[in-house]
Amino acid sequence: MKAVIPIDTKEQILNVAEELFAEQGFAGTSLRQVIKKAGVNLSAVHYHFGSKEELFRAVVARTAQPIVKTSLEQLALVEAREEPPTLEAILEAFINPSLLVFINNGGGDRSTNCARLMGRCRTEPDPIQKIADAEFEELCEAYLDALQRVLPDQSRNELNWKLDLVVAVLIRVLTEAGKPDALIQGNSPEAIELVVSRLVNFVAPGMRS
Amino acid sequence: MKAVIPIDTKEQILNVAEELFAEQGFAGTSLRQVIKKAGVNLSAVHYHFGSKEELFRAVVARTAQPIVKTSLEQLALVEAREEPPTLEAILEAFINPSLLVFINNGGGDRSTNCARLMGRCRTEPDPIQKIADAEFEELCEAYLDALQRVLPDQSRNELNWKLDLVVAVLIRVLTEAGKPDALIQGNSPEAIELVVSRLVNFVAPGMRS
DNA sequence: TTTTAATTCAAACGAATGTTTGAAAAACCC
DNA sequence: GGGTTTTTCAAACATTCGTTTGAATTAAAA
Repeated sequence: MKAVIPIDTKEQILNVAEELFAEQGFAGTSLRQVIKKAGVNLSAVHYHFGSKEELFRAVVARTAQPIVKTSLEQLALVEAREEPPTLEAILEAFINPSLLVFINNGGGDRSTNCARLMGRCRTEPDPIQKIADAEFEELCEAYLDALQRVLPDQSRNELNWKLDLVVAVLIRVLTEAGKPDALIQGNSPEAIELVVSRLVNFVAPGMRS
Repeated sequence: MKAVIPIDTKEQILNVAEELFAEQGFAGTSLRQVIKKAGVNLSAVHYHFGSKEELFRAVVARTAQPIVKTSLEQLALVEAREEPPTLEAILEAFINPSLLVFINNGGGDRSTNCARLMGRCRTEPDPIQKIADAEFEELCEAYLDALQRVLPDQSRNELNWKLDLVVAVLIRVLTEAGKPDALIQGNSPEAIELVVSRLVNFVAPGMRS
């Protein structure tokens, strides 16, 4: 007898939707593509999520929330260790969780899909962009506060655009993972630790300038 | 008698398509939206461009080519002035043309649309992404060559991902122009010069690290 | 076991989509 | 002016889309 691990319908839809929204975007992905790949019925989407947009919202939330949670935890750790922490420590706490997602997904497609999804959200008009912004608002505020304590001579405004650029860099690095010439070439903890280090070294001097 | 400046159909389509592709993406923009806004007939798109994808290709090309041209010219100037040029000079030559597009468009919507379009191309699956990559290939090769002469201790691979991140940063800055907290707040030559300077200062140390 | 609630099913709806088609109009050339 | 080429027009096509609907099935509760 073949042991089948039942995955519930809702989870199946989310998994496939995440993949396709990352690959093709919101407008470029049809619900029929999603349900076909997930092997479920079209009406299940509306039953469980209500609409395509709500499905997207759910996918973004489940992508963002683990990253936000871990990033806030790591910031708290860093601040508990020394107050004020170094700029490098803060940046590392910011960058690490996304890279952890990468490791936890074995460097497979899901790893880059999270980044691709976030990258896409940042190019969409509202309401899509606002969906993603809302998920990360708390995280950004916390890190801006921390940065302001470390770099008190810089305005909030300046720290804001710089942090935004760090996000752009991070998303790009993750999206390009595994491609020829990319910074990320492997997914062992050692390789990722090196990536984090190099990224911090890339952006820290700019943050200080 | 009202003086009407005739703009030809093809140009009208390209103008509107650029705007809508930037705002909504390839998949999210329908030809009917484009022709409605351009005030032309639907078949004109197929007559002049052959297909939606070819229209997109034409829009990307006309966005990219002035930037590529100016960037190559500025690199040549910088290299004529001193050999090897400074890293800062190279980065400035890279960043300036995009900012010039901003000034030339009066900081209006078209200014951010070019950046948004490029940003979107970078999140699309092929063949869209390849369309844009092809346009910038010559430019990237030229700048990588120049960077390699200035930073000979870094591998081509490393310079490649770093330049790619500079592009990500540049696109993001232009896309966010005019928003609260954004780096770009005005479009006078002086304001833009300051932006270029600050951007160079943001990325140059990271390039060297 | 029966009733109620939750979930899935498949068909249908109205709208939208890119492409094609042949005709009409406009532009060009001799 | 007439013939040819280019451009525009509007209708049509086949397909796809997100959403809705009522029925059937499954699961949970009494």
